[in-house]
Amino acid sequence: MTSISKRDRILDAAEALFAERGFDGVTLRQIASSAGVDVALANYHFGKKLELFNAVFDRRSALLNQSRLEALRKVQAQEGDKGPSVEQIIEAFLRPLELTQETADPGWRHYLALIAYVNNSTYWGKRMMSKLFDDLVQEFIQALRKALPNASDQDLYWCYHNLSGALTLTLAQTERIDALSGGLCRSSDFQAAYDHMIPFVAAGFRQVCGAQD
Amino acid sequence: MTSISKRDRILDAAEALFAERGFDGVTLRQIASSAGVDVALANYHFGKKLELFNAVFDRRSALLNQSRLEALRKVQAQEGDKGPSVEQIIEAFLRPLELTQETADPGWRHYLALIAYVNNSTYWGKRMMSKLFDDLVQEFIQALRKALPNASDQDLYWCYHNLSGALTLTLAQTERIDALSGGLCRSSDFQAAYDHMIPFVAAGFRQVCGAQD
DNA sequence: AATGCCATTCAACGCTTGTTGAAAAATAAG
DNA sequence: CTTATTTTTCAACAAGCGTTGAATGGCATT
Repeated sequence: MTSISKRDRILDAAEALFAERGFDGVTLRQIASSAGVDVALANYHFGKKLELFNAVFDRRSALLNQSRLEALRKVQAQEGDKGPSVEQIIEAFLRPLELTQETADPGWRHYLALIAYVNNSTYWGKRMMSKLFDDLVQEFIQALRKALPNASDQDLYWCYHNLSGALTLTLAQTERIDALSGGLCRSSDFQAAYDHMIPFVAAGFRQVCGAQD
Repeated sequence: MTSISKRDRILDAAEALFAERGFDGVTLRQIASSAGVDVALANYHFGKKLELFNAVFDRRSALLNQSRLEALRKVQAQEGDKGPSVEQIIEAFLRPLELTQETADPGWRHYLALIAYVNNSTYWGKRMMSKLFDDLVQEFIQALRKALPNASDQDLYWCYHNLSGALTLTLAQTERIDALSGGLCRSSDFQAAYDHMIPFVAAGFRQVCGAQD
């Protein structure tokens, strides 16, 4: 049957609910109820509500950063001195996020939506995004700088901003594209999203950051 | 002195606070306090908290849609039968959002951040975005379809999704790019954002939706 | 001066919230 | 089996929530 600990069930429930309704849109009683435990148990394991939120956010971040960094290192090793292409770098940035949804566990899907929630919020973004993802992002930007030697740093950062925005809306899985396209496209189809996003973003980088080699 | 009505002060305060903390992150007492009025006055003018939220969201939507549609109609009239280019269409989609921040009134800036909040949330997006913005978006997509005659509808919608994501993160003004770039780029600089976003997105559309004419 | 009407405040309601300390149950150690 | 230790529940708290009805104020029209 269900062999996962109550502690983990709280994390799972909180993850799903925070992702859907945000920090303030969810009560500890809703989380406890969804996890099938008493409301006081969340406090026993995690302390205050904010600490539970942080625990949810931290749980999967190391694993995610690691798999993205590995993907980057792999193409870097492949391409040697000349370094990977823009497409390869963006592919390494995005594809690891896709793998996380091939499993039956919906946890990763909820977690990615939570990242979108945090990243799109000034209030939460400042508290959580930089601490956990800045190093990784700078690593990718450094790789892009090498692949686009004519780019100014300003252009590079604005282009990354566009990439980050497109990615964030994808992770949010708002189903807006499902409605707009009349069902032709589906928010849940990360593979289709990245299949389109990678050439789209790569062309954008090249256009703005002018690569003539 | 301050000649704006208390009713409008409530809308302004709610707009700023909802944009920063979301619907559930703000109390009516905070809104009333920020507006300098009694908490019961919000209820008198707008009814329930949710109706106040809707009132805030509706207030500027017609004006915004109108100015974007006018911008599209203008380039359409200019270009006649052959229709406007991808760049012109995207320009018409984005630039009206920039004008709204040239005024000293911070209201529009808060409103755009609120749109970003709603658009990035499944819960609120379904309730509010479609109703107010779908017609306009379909109009722009139709124009893009004409400018990119070889594009499949799927490709077109996914490209629009990327555009919408980049725009949404810009509207959110999270100041993440400020931190990442070490102050080189600023979230508040919509003009720089669109100067980079327009060629970026246009190149993406052309790459994915293959224009060979 | 009196009247009616809208705008605004006051005071309070019932309810839910996050949090806590003590009791109880389950598990591990001796 | 007994004793510690950890996990879980129970019961309750003070605080803050959205909302409401009645009272007050200001401002026209009569």
